[in-house]
Amino acid sequence: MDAFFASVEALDDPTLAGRPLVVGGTGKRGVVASCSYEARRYGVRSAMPSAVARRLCPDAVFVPGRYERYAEVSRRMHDIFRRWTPLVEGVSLDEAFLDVTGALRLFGTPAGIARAVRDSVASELGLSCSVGAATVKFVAKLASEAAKPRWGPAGLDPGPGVVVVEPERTLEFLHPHPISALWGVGPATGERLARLGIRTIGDLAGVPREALESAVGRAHGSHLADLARGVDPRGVDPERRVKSVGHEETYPEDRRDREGLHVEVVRMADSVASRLRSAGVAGRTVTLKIRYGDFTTRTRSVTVAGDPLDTGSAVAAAALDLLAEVDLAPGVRLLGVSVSNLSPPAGSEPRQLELEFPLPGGGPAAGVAVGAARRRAADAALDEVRRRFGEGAAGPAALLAGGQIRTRRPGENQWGPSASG
DNA sequence: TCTGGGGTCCTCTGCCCT
DNA sequence: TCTGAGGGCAGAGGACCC
Repeated sequence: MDAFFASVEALDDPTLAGRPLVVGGTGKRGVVASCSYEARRYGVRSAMPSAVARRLCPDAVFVPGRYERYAEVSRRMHDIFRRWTPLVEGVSLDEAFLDVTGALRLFGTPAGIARAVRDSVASELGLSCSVGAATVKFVAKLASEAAKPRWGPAGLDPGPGVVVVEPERTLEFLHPHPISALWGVGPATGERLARLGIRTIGDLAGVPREALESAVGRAHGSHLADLARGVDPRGVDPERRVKSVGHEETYPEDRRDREGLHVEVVRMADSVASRLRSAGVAGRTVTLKIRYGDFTTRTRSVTVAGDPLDTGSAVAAAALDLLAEVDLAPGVRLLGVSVSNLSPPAGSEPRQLELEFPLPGGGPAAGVAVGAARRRAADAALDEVRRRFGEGAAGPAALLAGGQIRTRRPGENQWGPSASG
């Protein structure tokens, strides 16, 4: 999608159309999530600190972003894509790969399908998208970039909208691109390759695989060598499974209050556990992430034995143990809790039943089993109350403040702390 | 200029076990 | 009994993507 979040905002509020518009965190530690092409003209880019964007384009309209609304538009977009093929792999809210190999006999050429998809998105959603077609995913991605609008000397060039790279032209299309255009080449790898005199994908294709492997690591080097030759074995995967679920937040000011951070861990653990349950998974590894004021980042993780966790209290207990190990004195800029090592939750497959009541003289294990069963029942009830009465209707007692449960909706803090904190 | 939040994947290191 | 090699695994951190 072209400037997706900004385009959705302009769609919902037509007074924003044609103006420099920046969507993202509005607080002092916020970043730009998306911006209109009118804002890009001034040098505003995604991931740029909002403060910098404000300096570059003081006349821009800044809006905080509405994750749920973008997710809704994204779902409708995927519905449109599935009219051509069931093989749709969502990369993010605004990007997807479609494998139309099986649709060619029914719907015509790749270029024809690309134009039809683009027209449907425009007429049904009122949004503009760019489509790239190629025989491998990352070349299609580069082709879609080439199809996008951009600013030129004569003003905003709408771009071709659709770019098709024929198989025999793949290398000819690929090789002039800078290496930074490749998946997996960021600033660090780009710098290492530049030291070897490699600046374009064509340069990369001329380097022996072994030399690349020694420069950037075996797996990474071998992968880049393949990409530079137009080889990418990854197909379109419509059923990518999530491997971890996490929640992290940056605070407007660095924090050192252990009790306050304790409450934050409980809140994040509750949110993560709730998302695990709605995804129908549970996890055995809990990771606590701390970023200090100087941007150094520490992670601490623990893998629990036994049943995977999907209750807020169990995730919080593990994360709080980890919090107790870390030094808070330098000031905490960001705190995060995540759960990985995912599998189906306990009880979804045949297993030994848990004890539902303490045995006379039962040891600690009996108590743990009873506690786990009760926690699971309590969290199921919590999910139901929230489903019926809203996110703030119920939650752990630790989150109660002023008679209200402190919760955040998914994506509420997506692009940094809000201006109000 | 001063750096978000959701993730994935890879490498390195240390520990345990054989 | 001691020691080293090597595999498996967990934990930590870095790089990268959108």
